[in-house]
Amino acid sequence: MPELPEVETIRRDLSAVLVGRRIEGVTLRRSDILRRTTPEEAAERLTGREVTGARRRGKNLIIDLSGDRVLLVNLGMTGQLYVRAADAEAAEHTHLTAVLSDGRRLFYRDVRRFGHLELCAGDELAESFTLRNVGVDAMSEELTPRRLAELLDGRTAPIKNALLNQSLVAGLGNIYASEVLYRARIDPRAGCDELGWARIEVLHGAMRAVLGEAIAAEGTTISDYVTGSGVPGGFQRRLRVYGREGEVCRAADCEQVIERIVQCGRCTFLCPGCQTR
DNA sequence: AGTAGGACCTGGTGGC
DNA sequence: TGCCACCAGGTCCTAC
Repeated sequence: MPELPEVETIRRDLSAVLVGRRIEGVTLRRSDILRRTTPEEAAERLTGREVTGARRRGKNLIIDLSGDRVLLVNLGMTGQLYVRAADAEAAEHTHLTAVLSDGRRLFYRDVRRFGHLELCAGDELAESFTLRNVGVDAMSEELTPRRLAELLDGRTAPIKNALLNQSLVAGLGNIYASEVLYRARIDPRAGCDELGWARIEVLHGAMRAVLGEAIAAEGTTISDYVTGSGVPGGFQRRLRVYGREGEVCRAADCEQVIERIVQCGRCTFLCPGCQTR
């Protein structure tokens, strides 16, 4: 489940090995992973280009290429993007392999195929399939507590659902939404319109803190996620509520048991003692 | 416009 | 042991 910290880790790893390298050749094994891009366009717009940068917006990777072209990557649930040595074989479910100018290989692999790739021109980013509905990045300086309050204003949906809505704040998925609300001591069922200004400020701070710590730990590996160098993250050891149903809350003065509820068809974990409406 | 729910996809798991 | 229903979840689409 690559959420913001996982994608940021992949971005940093890939930035170090990809920038300045040229893509010598591309093998596409499945074309249904492409959006608004034909297989011919994919090969033509990648081959011979130099990687000039790697950016991120929410859970999306933006790989800048020479000639004002951009490769957009959304990893969905099980997507992986990593660089291996020249002699590395493509693992099962590898949908695209790119040979780099230093001989190494970039692999795009996705077991469940919820992810996708898109190629577009640099000035088409805002209208691209991948980014057209993506809101302000959760770690961006633009996301002030005031901006967050404006985004939540007038909404009746539970705060957990709003945090998962990428068109509002981009970057949180099911794991970090639960973790952030626990840190902010807010019940995930609380309506956006029930939160006062003070709690929104706390929520904003919790979002920065949890995501920042998760980035420092190189993300959370539950099953499929690997960093850009192909190794697991470390934040799974630091999760406070996600996946801890039935276990005792880790807060010092709390003896409550973590609960699991279903919201919007997704499981949510919370501490009934620490989190309130 | 905001909200809710189904669909997509595959591997792992638990039950019988 | 084998089979199968079920679950996980990011995001798009459709319907209200």
